[in-house]
Parts: sequence; C-alpha cells; structure tokens
Amino acid sequence: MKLYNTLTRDQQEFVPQDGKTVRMYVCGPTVYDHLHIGNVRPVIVFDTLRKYFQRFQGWDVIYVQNVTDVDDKLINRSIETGEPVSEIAARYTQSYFNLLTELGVETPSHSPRATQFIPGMIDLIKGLIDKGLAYEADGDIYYRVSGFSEYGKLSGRKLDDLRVGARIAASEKKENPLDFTLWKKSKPGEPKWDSPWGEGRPGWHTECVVLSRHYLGATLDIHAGGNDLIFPHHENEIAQAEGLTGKTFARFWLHSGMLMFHGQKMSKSLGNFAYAHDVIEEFGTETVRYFYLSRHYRKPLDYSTEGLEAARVAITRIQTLIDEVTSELGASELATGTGSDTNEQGRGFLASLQPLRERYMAEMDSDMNTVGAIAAIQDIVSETNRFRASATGDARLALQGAISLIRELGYPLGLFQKTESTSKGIEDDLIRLLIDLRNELREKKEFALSDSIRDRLAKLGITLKDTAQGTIWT
RNA sequence: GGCGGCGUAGCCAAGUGGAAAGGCAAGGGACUGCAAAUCCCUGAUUCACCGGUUCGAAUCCGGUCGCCGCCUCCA
Repeated sequence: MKLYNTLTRDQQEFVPQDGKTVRMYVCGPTVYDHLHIGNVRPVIVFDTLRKYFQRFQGWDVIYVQNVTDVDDKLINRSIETGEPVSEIAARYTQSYFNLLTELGVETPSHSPRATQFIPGMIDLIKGLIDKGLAYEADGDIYYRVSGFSEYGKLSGRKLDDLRVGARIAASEKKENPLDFTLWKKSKPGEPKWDSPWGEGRPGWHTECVVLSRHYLGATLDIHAGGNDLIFPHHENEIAQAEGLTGKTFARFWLHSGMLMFHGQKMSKSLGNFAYAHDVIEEFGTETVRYFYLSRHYRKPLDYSTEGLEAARVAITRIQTLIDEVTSELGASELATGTGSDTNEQGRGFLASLQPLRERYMAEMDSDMNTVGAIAAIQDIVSETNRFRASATGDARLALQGAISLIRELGYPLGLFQKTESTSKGIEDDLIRLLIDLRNELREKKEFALSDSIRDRLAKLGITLKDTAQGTIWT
C-alpha cells in the first residue's frame, strides 16, 4: 500500500522492513489534563491504520505509544494546585486509558511512561556528548544543532532561515539559539533524578528516541503524530537518534491534520476546545470515529456539532440495515453467518459485492483514504437494500453474507462491530408475542388498538416495522 | 520573513492528466391500512480567479485573491 511520507513529501510504497511486522510508534499524550477532542484524531486515525495492517495486509504490528509523565506542564500544574506531579500524572494516565477503551482503540503493544526510562535517556545524552553533539552548560545539557548536517530535513527548514526568523528566546548558555535542551537542571521542589551532571530531568523528548529504540530497535517503520509535531519535536528526535546511531530513525513519518474550530486550530491555550470524553458521551464512539474518518486524515477538519450530527445520521442508515436484517434473520445466525446456505440468486448477489470490497481495499491502500473506503461501504449498503427489496425465500439468507462483509470492512474503522443482539431471551419472546397479537388485530382491521401497541412499545424504545417479510423490531 | 497546506453542488466530502465518487438536505414517484424502512427519478457543461502547456486539466506550470498550520508548549 502507499502512504504519504512527510520526510520525502510524496506517497511511497509501504512494506515493513522485515516484510511481516510493522514497528510503529505514535506520539502519546502529556498527562497533565484530560485529552480534548482534537487530541483524539491521531489516536483514531493511526488505530485504524494499525487494524488495517493487521486485518487486510496480514502484517503483525508492534504499536508503541508513550505516556509523558514529566514535563513543564505537569510541573506548572503541580505548582498551581500543590498536588504532586506523580499524582496528577497517575490520574490523567488513567483518564487516557479509559478514553482509549471508550474509543474502541486496540490496546497499544506497549505504553511506556517516560519516568520509567530515565537511565536510558541519560545514556542517550552521554552518547551524544561523546559524539560532540551535545554540551553541558551550568547543569543543563544542550543538543548542538550545528553538529548534525541533516538538521531540518523533515520539516524542510534550513538553519540559516531558522536563525533569521527565530522567535526563540536567546539563552546565554546556548552556543546557538536553535540548540535544544536535552537535560534540565532541576529547581527546588521539581521532580529530579541523579545524573553525571547533577540532579535534573529530561528535556526535549529524549523519551521518544529512547522508548522507541527499546521496544522497536534503531529503525522504526512508522513514526506518527499530529502535524504540529513536525517541527521542532520530530525534527529534534531525528537529530538525536540519527546523530547517535547514524541509522535511519524512521522510514515513514506520518502526520495527521489538525482539528479546527471555526477556522482555528483547536487548542487548550486558545480555549476553543471540548473534552474528548464529553463529546464521546454525547455522540457515542461510532459517531466520533465516523466523523474523523469521513475526512482524509492529513487534511484539516472542522469540528462542529452539525458535523457530528451528520455523521450520526450517516451511520444510522447502515446500522438500520444491520439491525433490520438481524431482526428478520435472527441474531444468532447473523453473528457468524456468511450466507452460505443461500441459493444461486443469493450467491450471485454476494459475488456482485466483491468488486466493492476490492474498491474498499484500493482506497485504503491509497494513503489510507478512509473517505473512499466509506463510500464503498455505502455502495454495498445501497446494493444490499436493493436486493433486500426484491429477494424472496432462501435468496434472503445472502443478507447475512452482506452484513458480514460490512462488518469486516468496518473493523479497521471501528464501525459496526457491535454483536450483542437487542434481544434477550424471554424479553424477545414477549415482544414476539405482542407482535403476533398485534398482527391478528391488524387482520381484523382493528387499527386503533394495533397502532396503540406499536406506539406504546415505541415509548419503551422498541420500534416495530411491518415489511413484506413480516413485522420486524429493533 | 522562512517552510507547508487548503479553496470541488445548499451543506459535508473523495478524486490530482482522459466521460465530476459517496453521504446529508430538497423536490417528484413507488411500496404501505397508517407509520417506519427501502427502492426509482431529479442535481456541478463545471472544480476560488486569470493566463499558459497539452489532442485532452479540477488535476501540470505561472500569477492573483481568500483562509489556515508550523517556526514558542501543542495531536
């Protein structure tokens, strides 16, 4: 499949370096607060990519996502509230894991905390000093940008340009204003660790280099995150990792676009944000995922409740098909059914869906075009509804196969995976009983009473629909 | 100032050299006791604007306008 690589600024054929296991690192959150809904975009987008790799490409994936539990934001919050950094971090780390579950995200293979890898970071810094790529100044350690000739290759920047437009506060300790902090001398009361340079804490994302190398080796297949991390964050990671090892740090750099709010990037500092858990509570996981995946992952996406409502409506059409077929054919068969018991007409219908499955894959293979992939699913839904409107007898068993296909294609997207039936044993039987009674009344044209049954069931959340195949309920 | 991106029907949104996907909304029709669901039909001579290249451009090149991101923590 092809993926757009920020490093080369074009789409390239992607295959894992060993041909079967994708080594993938996605930048995780700093746990000083709950995630806002914009933070969630890369989480969903790259979870989808991972699942597509696993389910449709046949590759294993080692998926690593860090948790940054020591940095300025945490320390500032600690100073504001008086609560220890470790307690704040623990609370929001839990919040983050809860969010992953709510979003239907597959658990990362590893979720290392930065503070678990301080010795490794110290080793990294030592190595950089030995290579002449870092220097000490009054207890701080800085990376010497001028020592890495390829600095700027990811973000397309040149050192000279950066120098001219630099808004970076000049520090008298730095040789060059662009040099960035690898190790920071701790002030009283701040979290600190012993090091050869005195007590301090890690600086500019030495953690990502150390953590990724620990779990994935020197060369990652994919390093991913939001596109606001391209510079300086990811540029600085390359400088550290490649400066030290001389090996390619990541073969593919993938970046998701920003979530916008009324034309501006959603961010905590602007205050134009909504907490992810609140949005999920209001709209549900599938709607949120559909909302994101109905726009190409690299483009900016406007957040709006109207957009989320539209996503909800779009999903409803597909979910209605699934629910109605489930009700007609029975939930138990549907969970595992492939429609193999159908007749020739039904088999012909299922065969006619295969080109759409191929189209779905072609779209996903093209830089994960989930928008086109969803269009393919919508076409399957249309075809299935058309078939459903005319087919009779055993041909209808093929509907099971169509639903299975929709579920299969929905898997990477995190859509249509609910398997639990709306029915529950005796409850199902009682509803069937009411339906039978109501249909007897309808035959006698006692519509006032039959409509009353339908209305009263509706108030209980049970919808009755009279079809050519009989009454179904959802 | 440097680097990068966006502008496609009423709305959302794919497509990036060879007949403008998909969804929503709107109108008409079918089915139905009613309802719900579904099906059929109706949409851009046109892709911000102006030039150019080409047999052919929404797609390539040049320019203009508007909007946004990064260059400071940031998904």
